[in-house]
Amino acid sequence: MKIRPSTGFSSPSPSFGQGTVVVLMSGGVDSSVTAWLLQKAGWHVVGVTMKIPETGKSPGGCCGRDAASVALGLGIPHYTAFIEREFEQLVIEPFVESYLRGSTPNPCADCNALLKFGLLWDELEDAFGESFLATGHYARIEQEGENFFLSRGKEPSKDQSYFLYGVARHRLPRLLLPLGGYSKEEVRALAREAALSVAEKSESMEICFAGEGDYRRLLDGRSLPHGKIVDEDGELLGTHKGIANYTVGQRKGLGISSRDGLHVLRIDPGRNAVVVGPRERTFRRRVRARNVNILFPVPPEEGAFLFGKTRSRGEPLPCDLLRMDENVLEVLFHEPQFAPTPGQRLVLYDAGGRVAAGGVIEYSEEAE
RNA sequence: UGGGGUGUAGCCAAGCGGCAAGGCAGCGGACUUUGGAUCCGCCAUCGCUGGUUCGAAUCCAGCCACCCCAG
Repeated sequence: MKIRPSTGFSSPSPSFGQGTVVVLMSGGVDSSVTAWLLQKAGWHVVGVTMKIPETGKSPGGCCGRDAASVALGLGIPHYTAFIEREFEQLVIEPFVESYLRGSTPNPCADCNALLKFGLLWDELEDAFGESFLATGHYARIEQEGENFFLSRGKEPSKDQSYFLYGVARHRLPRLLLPLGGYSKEEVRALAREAALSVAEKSESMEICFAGEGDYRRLLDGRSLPHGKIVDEDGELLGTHKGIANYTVGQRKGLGISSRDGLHVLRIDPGRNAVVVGPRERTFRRRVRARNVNILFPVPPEEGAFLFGKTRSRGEPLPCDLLRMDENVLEVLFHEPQFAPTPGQRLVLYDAGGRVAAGGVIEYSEEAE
């Protein structure tokens, strides 16, 4: 990984020094407003944009250019972090592997945990010394005594804490998320107030590295053997186009007509089969996750009443903690959850919306 | 080639003389810093050919196709 001043910017400073915050700028509205807000608050702001691999039709360099021009407008230094290789290894490869294994990856969560707030932050500190890091995520950092917490953004529908659960706890004191207290509308208004060139830019969505087409293109070249689509009794219902094209809970694209519609209940990589059934059969109460990251200074005890999410959308819902340690996170939801999906994340919150811990879902069952 | 039955969109399926329900699948849009979900919208002139009728998917005739029973 190399971090260099972006074209048109002066040579690197030897160190950032006190009062410096590095803002990860994507070139979008949110991170641009983030930089502006922090600058207004008196921080010495340095912009950094990650250069990720260009796949397919992804708009080459457009975002880096936007970010640089915003930085120029704000009069702040701007650097480009060339992380193509790291991104490939830490995000794209696991992404592909996950699909091939029959699970559903969450590249954004990986990118945050492993790259932005992992490798990149390490690298920044190596190069420029300890500094604060900020992003335009809709989530908040709360301080209570000497403890820091990651918590939900003010606007529930925009909250992105789900994607951030993987940040190492020791990073929280130096992480700044200034947008967490604003609504999307307010941020948009701030962008106009600041006369940012990207103020009217539309929301980005979909996988950043997949480009125009859908993610399946990234699996091109891999052999995706077709196989059977069966119901829970093993009855053959149809043919699938390779396990990697499906995800638990999926309804569209099965091509099978039935009385009420079918959803993927589970994917069986061993038999190269996709098991489908009616919607009500997708619900699960007990969910177990691995690769746990605990954010609370003291993990809640077994039996603790928490709120969990098994997917990015939707509100955290009541559950009881069955187990939480570095290896396993397991909960029992009060109400059955729609299709908890292996590979997606289980993120737990306390009643105050603070992230207690999270992990990668590996298994779920109806109840018990 | 005797008897009986069926024939409505890719699939299932309402309708029984008055301008073709619904579901599934599919397509399109909305939502969304992952996937999926969800929501909204679109999607047939009724096997064919004649006839009866102001008017037929609905009645009649012939033909075709498929299914069942019997040979």
